[in-house]
Amino acid sequence: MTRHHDSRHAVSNQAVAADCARLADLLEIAGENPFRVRAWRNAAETIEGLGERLADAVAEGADLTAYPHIGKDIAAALESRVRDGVLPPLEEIAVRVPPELADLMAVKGLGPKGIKALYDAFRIRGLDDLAAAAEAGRVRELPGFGPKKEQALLAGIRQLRARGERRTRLDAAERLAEPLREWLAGGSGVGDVVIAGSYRRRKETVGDLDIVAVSSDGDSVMARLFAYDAIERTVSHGTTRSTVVLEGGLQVDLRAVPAESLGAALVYFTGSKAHNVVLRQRAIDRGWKLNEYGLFEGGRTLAGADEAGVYRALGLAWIPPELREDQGEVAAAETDALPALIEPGDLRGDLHAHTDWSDGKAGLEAMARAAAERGLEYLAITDHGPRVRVANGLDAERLRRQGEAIDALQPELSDITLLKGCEVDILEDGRLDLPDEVLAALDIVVCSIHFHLDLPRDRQTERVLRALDNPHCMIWGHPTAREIGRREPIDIDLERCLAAAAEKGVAVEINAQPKRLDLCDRHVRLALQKGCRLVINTDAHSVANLDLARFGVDQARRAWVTSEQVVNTLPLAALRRVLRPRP
DNA sequence: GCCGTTTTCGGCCCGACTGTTTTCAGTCG
Repeated sequence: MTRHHDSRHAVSNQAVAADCARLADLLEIAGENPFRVRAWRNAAETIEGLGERLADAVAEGADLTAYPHIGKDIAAALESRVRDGVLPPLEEIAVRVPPELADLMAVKGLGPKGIKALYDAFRIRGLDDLAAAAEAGRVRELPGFGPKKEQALLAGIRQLRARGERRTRLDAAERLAEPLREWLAGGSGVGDVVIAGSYRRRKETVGDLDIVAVSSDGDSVMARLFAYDAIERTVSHGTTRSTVVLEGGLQVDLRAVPAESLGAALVYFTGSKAHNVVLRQRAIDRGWKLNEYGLFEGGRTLAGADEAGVYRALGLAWIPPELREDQGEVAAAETDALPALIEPGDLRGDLHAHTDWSDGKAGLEAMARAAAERGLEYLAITDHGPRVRVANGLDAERLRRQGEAIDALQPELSDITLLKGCEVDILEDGRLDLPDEVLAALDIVVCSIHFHLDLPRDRQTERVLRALDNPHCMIWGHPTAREIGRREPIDIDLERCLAAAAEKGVAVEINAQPKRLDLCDRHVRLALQKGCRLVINTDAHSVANLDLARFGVDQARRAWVTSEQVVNTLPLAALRRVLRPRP
């Protein structure tokens, strides 16, 4: 036995995945077997995508080889990494290859071969070394390099220093992508224009935009792209493919395809990479070839024009883009066992919304009418409780008066029912910031954490378990309190808390605010495994925010959620039976 | 180093673009 397992100091999945990815980079720079390199990269992706914590799995003695792309060797290394903090193969390669060389892989235009050449010739180990050598004009002297490459590397370094590896939030990507899509579609001779890639899979952030445009004449589509006014610079340009960077730094890859290849191109460029590998393997198994132009048997085209046709030819039902992550969707498509994913129109109500009684922008009536206009049957008014003082949270007396205001307003609203609610704060010790008898008068009680986000795991877990145990707690709001790109999720035993929520019948929120998307897709899937009911809420702080529900639905779809698993798809009467105080 | 309806060995995705070449390697997606 090694040292006592202390969950508070357990290593994060991200940290382990980063080590695996670094090892893969170093192996590649060292010129090792490329398939061994890929094995470690696959392992890194597996770990990054796990719903549960690898450290917990190891502590429980789980068999890591049950995970995809984790075999005997990698499993042993991972156990060592979790228990002793050391990934043995990484230690071994570090003797031969300076570990910091892996950082150079992030420079656009520089790969393992280039890194090795630069190190062998000039002992270049990091960004600073590389920048100095390039500025001194020494890089161009190396075989395989030249003046243009040298300038490209300097540009790559500048870009890396300016932006890092930052990804763009889905809502921000939409605001950039939709105008561009319309511009391209307005070009002469341009047919369908589809934004593929992780954007189409509705990932919470995108690294770049992959756009597929139908045209018999690639050059005219590309000309249309280069005439767009928000382009910062051109990275590459060809007849079938061009790459530009938009103002603000988002990269766009545009592919022109003939109509007969649109389906295959969409499959190919929507990805994910892992999904494509499975499809391609399936084609190979049948003696066929799948690429972005179609599905081929020798010279004969089996499919290509439409996406469903490509899947059909491979013996599969069409797979919604949100599921294309190699998480079992191909097997499900083979047996027609894909879930009927929830759709935005399935939502009948919203159970988390703020008004100008606390920190919302709009009044009760404006919110109610806006929700009705959007076709909702019910809207829960859940302003903050008193603990969130900066948001002008409501104490018991103001909450009572708000209830009277709702009662007075309701008769004037024919199309929608307002529910009296509150977003109460889960205090540091797990109590709520309003007493039980106040909560007992409400239709909907959302319990959320807003403060003390950095409690150690054990205390954070106990805190939430206690809140979930309150008989008035109906919804666990933005459970991990993360904000994308800004704030990490709280450290908590999520599995245990989700199991408790399932047992108590507390609905777990998918907060649709694009900055939150909390729970995230992986955790939603974990919640389903634990048997939780879900609720998709906008947490609206304005009328316009009521339109954000679809972002929550996107993440639910990515987690294989059907409408039956989401309580706010229920008619109001049924909802009331499901969400109510417990005895 | 992983994987298995060609299963314990022999595979492992592949096409476009760039810059360097003078027929192609490296990188990217």
